[in-house]
Amino acid sequence: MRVPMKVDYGVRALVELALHYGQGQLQTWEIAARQSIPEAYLEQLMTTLNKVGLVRSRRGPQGGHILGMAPEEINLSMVMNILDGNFSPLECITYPNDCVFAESCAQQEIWRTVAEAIQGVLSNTTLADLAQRQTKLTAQAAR
Amino acid sequence: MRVPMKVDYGVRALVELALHYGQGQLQTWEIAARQSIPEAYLEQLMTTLNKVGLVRSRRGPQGGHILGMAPEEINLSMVMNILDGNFSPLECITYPNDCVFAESCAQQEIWRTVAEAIQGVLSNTTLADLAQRQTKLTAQAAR
DNA sequence: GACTATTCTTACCGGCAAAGTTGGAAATTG
DNA sequence: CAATTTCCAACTTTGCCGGTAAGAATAGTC
Repeated sequence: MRVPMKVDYGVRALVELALHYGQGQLQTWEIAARQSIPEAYLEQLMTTLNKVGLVRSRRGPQGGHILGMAPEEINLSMVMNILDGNFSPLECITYPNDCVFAESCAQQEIWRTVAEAIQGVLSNTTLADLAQRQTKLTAQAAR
Repeated sequence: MRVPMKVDYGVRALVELALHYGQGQLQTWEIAARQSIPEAYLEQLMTTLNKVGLVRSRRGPQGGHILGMAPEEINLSMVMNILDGNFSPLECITYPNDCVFAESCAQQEIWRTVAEAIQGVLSNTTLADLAQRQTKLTAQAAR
């Protein structure tokens, strides 16, 4: 049960933007370099993040990306939902009709609960949290 | 973030065994038929479940599988761990050394929390719970 | 002891989605 | 207009997951 790289990359990129919040644009290559994410790949992610409004992007020289809203307003559940799409752990949760046993399936509830648990954790964590923790950690590491 | 079929199959097979607990063996083909799981595939799962002790299997005529312990003692976290193997959502949780940023990575904690949340839900549900719920549901469906 | 039924073991396969690449089109700036 | 950067779409690659196949081991039965 893995978190797809997209999400990992996405979160890291967004944290990077959060750390830079209020200080202008960051360009894809910068983020990619700092987080060692394949640049071309990250580019795709950035545009989907832009399309949804989590990020605001500008092209051309001095272009780049900034957060679309305050770091406190963006939580990881959003990111997950956008970049991973199908959130639920099993087909039959999203499409109960596809399962013959749907009506009398004891497991359904559990997987649903699992999904909620995940979403719970993620929606409780904002980019602000992560950014703050990040600065602490790098400060520690520097010492 | 999907639950692999293995796990779904495994749980369903085990519930089937739980429903049959104390009434002798169940053979792979029976379980496969009732839950419409590809038989050959299920066979593999059963043997790994056997190897770990969740199931006790006997070959030869009148062979088959029974639960290795009481339904109350088997929870879904066990099943998940056995059949999914790598439980944690991201490489860097299982192998922190493989990640350059490990020491100053703000996200690690979250993915760990997510893993714990999942494990929490799963370890709170036993086969007994599921079996009981199952009988209720089928009774309802019959009406 | 031969026969049969069942699990065990191993090796293989196909498909599909995820990760990543490439090339070019659209903006934006100076 | 030239340079820079994002955007877009199509393509390639790779790994793994779900499933298949076939034979070996084991356990009962007559």
